[in-house]
Amino acid sequence: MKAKAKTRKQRLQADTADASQGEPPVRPQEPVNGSDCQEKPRGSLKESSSMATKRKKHSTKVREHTTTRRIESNERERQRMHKLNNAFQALREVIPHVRAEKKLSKIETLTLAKNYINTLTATVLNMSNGILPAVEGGASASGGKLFQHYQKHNGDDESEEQLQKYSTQIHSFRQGS
DNA sequence: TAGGCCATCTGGTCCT
DNA sequence: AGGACCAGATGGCCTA
Repeated sequence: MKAKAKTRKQRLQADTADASQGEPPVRPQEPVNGSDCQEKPRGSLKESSSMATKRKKHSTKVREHTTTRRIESNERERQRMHKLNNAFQALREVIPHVRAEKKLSKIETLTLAKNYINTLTATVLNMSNGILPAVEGGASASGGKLFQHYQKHNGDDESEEQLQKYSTQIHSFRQGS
């Protein structure tokens, strides 16, 4: 990941360099959208030079604006993905799994989490015999609702199966690796 | 070397 | 108009 980080840094530097120099730029990643590469002199022969200059200035401004927006948008997207990754990391930390020294992939994290939740739900229901104490707010039926929901999605006899599934899964993940 | 996983960029779409 | 979200494309790193 070092090299990766370096690459990212380089890109960022390129970005900020672009931003800091008022100079528009020879951008590393060129065409933000196809539209700005064609600067066709579609004016008529009669167009005055002042009009042409105006048009040029205007299109340059538009291009700068588009580029700026792209860079900002990229930055926001990066931040968004970082947040997403933080959430994945937080999730990894609460899911028990074997070979904790090796990071779970995203797909593994999601799959394990899903089965872990199913297993916990099954366990809770087994322990309480389908009757849960009222949660705050006086929803005395909440345990029953949970039970019904679980039955609806997993069936009655599947709690054992869930547990089995989860435990085999946490062992199978990374087993060979 | 191929395949898996990941980070980033990008354009499109939807929402405010 | 601008931001959030999403999915596809691309390229780099790592491992079997």
